[in-house]
Amino acid sequence: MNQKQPTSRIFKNEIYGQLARIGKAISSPRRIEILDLLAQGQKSVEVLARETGMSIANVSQHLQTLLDARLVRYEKRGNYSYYRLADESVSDFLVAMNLLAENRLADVKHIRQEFYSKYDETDPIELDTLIDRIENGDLTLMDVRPRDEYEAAHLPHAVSVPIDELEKHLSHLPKDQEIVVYCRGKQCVYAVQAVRQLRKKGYQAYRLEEGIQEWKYRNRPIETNQ
Amino acid sequence: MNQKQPTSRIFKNEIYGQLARIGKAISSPRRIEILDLLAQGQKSVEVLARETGMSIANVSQHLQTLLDARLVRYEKRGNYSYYRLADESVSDFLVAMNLLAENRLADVKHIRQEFYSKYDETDPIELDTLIDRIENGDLTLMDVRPRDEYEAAHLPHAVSVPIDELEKHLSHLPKDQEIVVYCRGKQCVYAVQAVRQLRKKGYQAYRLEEGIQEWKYRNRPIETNQ
DNA sequence: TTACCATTCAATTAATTAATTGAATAGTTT
DNA sequence: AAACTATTCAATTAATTAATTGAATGGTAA
Repeated sequence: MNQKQPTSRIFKNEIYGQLARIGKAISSPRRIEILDLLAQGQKSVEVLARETGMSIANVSQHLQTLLDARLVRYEKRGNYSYYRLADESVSDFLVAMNLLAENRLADVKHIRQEFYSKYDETDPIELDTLIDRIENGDLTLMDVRPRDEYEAAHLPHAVSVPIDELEKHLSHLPKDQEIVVYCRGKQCVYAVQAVRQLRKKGYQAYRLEEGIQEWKYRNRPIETNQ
Repeated sequence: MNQKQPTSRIFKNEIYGQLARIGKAISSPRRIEILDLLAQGQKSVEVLARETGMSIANVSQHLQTLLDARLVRYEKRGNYSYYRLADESVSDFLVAMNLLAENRLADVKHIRQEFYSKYDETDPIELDTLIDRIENGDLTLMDVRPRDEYEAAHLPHAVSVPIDELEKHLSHLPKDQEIVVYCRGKQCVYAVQAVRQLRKKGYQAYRLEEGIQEWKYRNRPIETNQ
């Protein structure tokens, strides 16, 4: 029956239709992973494909969806399209979603715990408790993300040792102080792998669970080389 | 080709699969509307169906999806199932999504502006600027939501005049002070309708855009009659 | 016990979405 | 000009999702 809907019903349908654009954009695991990667800095389609294991065409399709939802933007330089998060509010929203998922979905905690326990990991530590010691030179804060991500933004006082260069540094690090390692955040495995390698060489190393995204979310200062 | 995936890829796929449960839950305009209603207090399936214009079976289907994503919970009392938001973090997340949508989607602002302009509305006002005047008895803060929502939680110093009872009150209100009206928030039309009716009778009435959800999100105190 | 009520379940249909594959496009290099 | 490169587009296929309809379930009232 084609009954006329009241203005308020039409208004609500339109508004909720718009809000659902955000929901649809993040209903795909693939697009959430892409967004998480972009939270660390701009990336090309090719780089996103390699990092996620998806085909280039598939990544491009997903990026079009994210563009349509206004969560990302891009600039072309030559053959390359460099994508980035549309603005900081997108990153904040991703952190909020992570917090909700951790809070509500037992599976999230379980999957993380099971994965990290394979590395015989102690619990991660929190940056707040360390900031004084880092400033005093008491310990080393190590960023093991790709260097371009470090250059884009990093935690204060962090040194950059990309995971694929760690091997070369294993004999050159100061042995007399603890090393705290971080990477892209809770969905990234670089830090846990780096801690394992460092401990194998006798260093006192620990994993920091937070990355720059969580840090920005809490309005803490970030350093950049740009 | 059935190539073995590294442990880290499996881990990421599992974690992002979990995060996508949240995204999928809110990818439907219908489910977002249901969540927004539940942010105002517990409701039965029948009430949700009436408020949203959906069939009871359809509401129930959507609620099962939200249950599966752990965003809602319910208790049965006799024939009735009373649904509510799983906890406060769900409400916070909904507010964050709203903020993001407003920030990113020009259509959201546009749809709201177009709708409210039909009511010849002035811009809404903010509670922060009013709190002193309300406490001094200078103006009246009026909650026009259904009374059970008011009882569940309301802004400090608010009086309850459900929209469908406003007609009866139109001759009894103090004429010498301004009236500030609020309802469920930015997706609700009760406040704008109430302001229109009040102005027609000569009252100085204004619409408050925020509701209890935004207020709680900013960690401001809420009153309850429960 | 029977009738009524609110809700959930199941089957169906239509619409939407995700990944793949190959073509098309636009910029760069030779 | 031709070849190469990164990316986007379009068509296809399979899977998933949303709404409807009617049956089933469990609690209450008569």
